[in-house]
Amino acid sequence: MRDIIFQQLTDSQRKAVFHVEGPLLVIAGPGSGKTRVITYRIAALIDSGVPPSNICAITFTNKAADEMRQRAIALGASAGAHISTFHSLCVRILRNYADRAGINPNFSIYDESDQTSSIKQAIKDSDLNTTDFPPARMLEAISTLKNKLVDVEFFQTNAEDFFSKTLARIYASYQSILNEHNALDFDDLLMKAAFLLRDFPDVCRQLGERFKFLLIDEYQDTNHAQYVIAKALVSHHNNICATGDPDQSIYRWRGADIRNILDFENDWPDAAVVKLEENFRSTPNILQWADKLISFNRKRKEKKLIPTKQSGKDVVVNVCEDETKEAQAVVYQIKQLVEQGSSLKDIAVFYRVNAMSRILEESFIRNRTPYQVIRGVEFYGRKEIRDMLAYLKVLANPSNEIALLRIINTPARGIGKTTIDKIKTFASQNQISLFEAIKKAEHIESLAKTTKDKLAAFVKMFGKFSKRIAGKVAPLAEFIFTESGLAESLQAASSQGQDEYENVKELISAAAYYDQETEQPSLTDYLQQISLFSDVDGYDASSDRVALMTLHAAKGLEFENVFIIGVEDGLLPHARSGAYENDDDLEEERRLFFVGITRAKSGLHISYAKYRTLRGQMLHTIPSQFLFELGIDFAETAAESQSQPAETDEFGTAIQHFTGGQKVRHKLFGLGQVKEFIDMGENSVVIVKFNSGQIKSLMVKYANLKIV
DNA sequence: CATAGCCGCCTTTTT
DNA sequence: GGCGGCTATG
Repeated sequence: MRDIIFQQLTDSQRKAVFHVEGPLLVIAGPGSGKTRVITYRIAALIDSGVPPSNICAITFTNKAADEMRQRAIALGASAGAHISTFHSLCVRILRNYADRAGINPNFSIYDESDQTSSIKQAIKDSDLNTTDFPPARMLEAISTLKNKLVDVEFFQTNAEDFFSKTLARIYASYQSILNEHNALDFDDLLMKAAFLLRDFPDVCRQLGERFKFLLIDEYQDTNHAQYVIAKALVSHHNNICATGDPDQSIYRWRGADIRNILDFENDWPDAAVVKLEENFRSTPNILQWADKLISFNRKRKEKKLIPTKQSGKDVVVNVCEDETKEAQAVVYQIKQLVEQGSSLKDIAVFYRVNAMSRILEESFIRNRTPYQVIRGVEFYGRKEIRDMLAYLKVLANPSNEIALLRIINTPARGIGKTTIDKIKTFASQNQISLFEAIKKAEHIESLAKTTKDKLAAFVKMFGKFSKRIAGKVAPLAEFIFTESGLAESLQAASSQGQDEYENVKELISAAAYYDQETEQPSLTDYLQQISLFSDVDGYDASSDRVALMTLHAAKGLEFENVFIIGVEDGLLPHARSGAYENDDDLEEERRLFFVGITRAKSGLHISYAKYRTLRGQMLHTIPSQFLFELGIDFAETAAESQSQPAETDEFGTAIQHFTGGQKVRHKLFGLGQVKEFIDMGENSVVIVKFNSGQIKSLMVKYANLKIV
């Protein structure tokens, strides 16, 4: 049976599946059946006698891991292979070897908002202010250091200039806060695991023996820490299989280092390399666009996109008046697709930034078109969910101060700021955790008797919780929800409170699902798992709704019809991406667009708005330079977009001519000098070097340049 | 101590 | 336009 499936593979796919021993690099273009190859490879390994438990496959998201697990099981490859993300794997390793890693196995995983409050505290503790040292920037800098495996000690001893020395102080203080809280951030998970493997050869050997075959998907998006972990894990056998596509590397900002995949053959000189260039997903029409776009990237390995599908529909480019009209146009076209027999679940809309989903949602709601937004932290980011989880977090790890502060007076139980300040002082005076201090509240002189009673009640409540800490999570959560008064406070609130109440109930059902699916459910494990969950992981592909997501979230997915909106200068490439300062970032933005385009199987709709509201201001936009690269004829597309009749004033007026050297002013970019004027009648383009240093190609009819 | 209301800040992408 | 933090008031 499985042989029959294997026979359906192409020659190169088969090569990748059956090359079992030693290092293997699979360079796979979009839609080349890469995931399929990895899954079959797992099956082939098991067929050749490898016990499933000796296989470790690493995916980019938890969702991808789930899918791969299911596919492997469907193939008859028995469950038992370890399939997860790098982060999940590290959590497991760190928990198993907690004593060696020098951490407490009940550690909390700090998310972005936990990190933000910790860094703010760290900046304060270092006698600095958050204006000169913006928390987000500091976190980013620390994250970069951790991804490069630079720990506090190393950075401190090597910091030379003023900024580095200051950053070193903040870094040190931030780490000690996390330490006191028994917490790790996302980057710590990788860094600590990498150090564990580096510093303890016996642990490294044990894990190498446990995982005799390592498969890593989306290798182009691994960072240095992940690279070091991978290298250590296979150091005793070199059975590594990496798959990826340099053209789809879109996480540079998160530390992803494209050199990892480009240098694979240097790292493992005896590596076999298989290229998968056939595309089974998209029509040639779409692939032509993708190919043309990506060919503008100079730092890349040439790779073909060989279509296997029949020619299909033309790619549609829509020019809209503003973002509202653009959203309407999307829904309108979706309705047409549905009339032609498409189903909503086969349609997706991509955009560059999450904020762009709102206007779309309004349009979908008005038109009664079902949709789902896939957003970074949607569900777990809600206040009531965070409150509920904070109770569980404190229970699992009483040192988790951020969670404790969140719930100590939620719902209101008369423990206010003054009280908390007094407890904090007491805690630091006695070198104990906040929770310990609360337990000893009776010894705090300055507290009133009534306040002490309230604190004692709080401690007693947690005493009740801890009796039920072992075993399944859902019953415990249910118990806490009612006993803490959280349920009551939500029900007592307005109708909005009802929604919130239902959300917590949903969380509890999700926990019940966890209890059911997990062999040995435990509170610690549950909390650590969901900390690594994002909304993409929750994406429900089976419900018949249009999927709305960022271009980043679209990675690894495919849809019959794809809409990419807001393809404008400043949005794609994004103004804050660095694309206007350096080519590397520009190329990454181009790859991001490439990823979006190559998600489409048969229908691709690209649009931009001539005007867009930014921070409350309606601004004139410029089409993305990527559209110019694709050679789009804007006059034609404008005429084709019937939903928005063309404005006469734009087409009626004569196109202004420019000559090199002229000084001009642009609404957005300010003053600049004309470098070149390309006369194409109505579609004339003027290339301007602005005083900011940016060089732009602008459509004369849209740019509204003033000669000064 | 709780709450409401206001001000000023930022606003790319995410495991 | 949205959110966190601060202040004034009950």
